[in-house]
Amino acid sequence: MPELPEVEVTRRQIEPLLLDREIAALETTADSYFFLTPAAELRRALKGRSFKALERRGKYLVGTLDDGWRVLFHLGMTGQLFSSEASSLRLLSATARSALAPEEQLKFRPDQHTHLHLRFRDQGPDVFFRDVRKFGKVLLLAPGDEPERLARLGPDALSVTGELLFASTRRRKTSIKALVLDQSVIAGVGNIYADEALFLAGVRPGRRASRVTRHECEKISTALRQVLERSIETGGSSISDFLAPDGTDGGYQDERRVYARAGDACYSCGTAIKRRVIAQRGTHYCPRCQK
DNA sequence: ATTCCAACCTGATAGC
DNA sequence: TGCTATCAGGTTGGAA
Repeated sequence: MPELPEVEVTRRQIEPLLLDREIAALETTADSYFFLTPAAELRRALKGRSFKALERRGKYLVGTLDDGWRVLFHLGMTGQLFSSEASSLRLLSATARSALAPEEQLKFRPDQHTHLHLRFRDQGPDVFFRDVRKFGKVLLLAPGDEPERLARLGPDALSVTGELLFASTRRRKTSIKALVLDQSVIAGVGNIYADEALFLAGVRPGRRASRVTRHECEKISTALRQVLERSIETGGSSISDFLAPDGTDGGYQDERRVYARAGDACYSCGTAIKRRVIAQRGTHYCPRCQK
């Protein structure tokens, strides 16, 4: 599930594949929940253009075209942005893969879940956006257009300070976990890294935000930076669907301390990790280490 | 203003 | 074996 590190890893790998390459054609699936801009409009807008920048805003990617229009991407839950050079064997499930002829297993062929397929004038590697569940999004932006969904994002999780977090916890009745997941408070944190950071900070995810101290907010913001930066270094977490654009797995799932470890022993104290639903999300914590 | 919850979508898996 | 129910979670939008 792509959160800030997975989106950043994607950005770093896809950016060089997009910049200054003239788009010969964009192929798409039919209009659906995925397309915030009608597919035909998107095809027209991209043809003949090239990208001049690809930036990350929280979990969003924003590509700027050479004519000043921009394209907003969100990977949702199962979105994958990758190159035709990817070792794409692993893009498909084992069952889907076994249905393919051996030569088809080696090279990725766009399937019904491949909503965007970019071809370039230079005939180099293609770029695909595949998303099984269509929680991902693509949106075309006219020059100067700042959509609500970007405008309401809080500061990026990599630059958040304890001070800022503390300020936004005041008088909030909700849980600290819900607050950390709120993209208008901090942009980029999702379920995995929220649990991991709260573990490192020693704070129970269900604690009422208004009862978290200034010092604990410092620890949470430090922990957030630590887990996010470390995850980017290791290529992100490949717990369910994430695959880097080059087709490789991330490495951070091997460094998880609590996420999806319910019943297993805490690495610090040996107590069994608990799982319960907090902020409408499966939440994992150590009942002994986190107060 | 804040919080909660259903809806969006599909594949994997647990249970019968 | 095969079918059905349940779960996963990012974001939005509407209800409480």
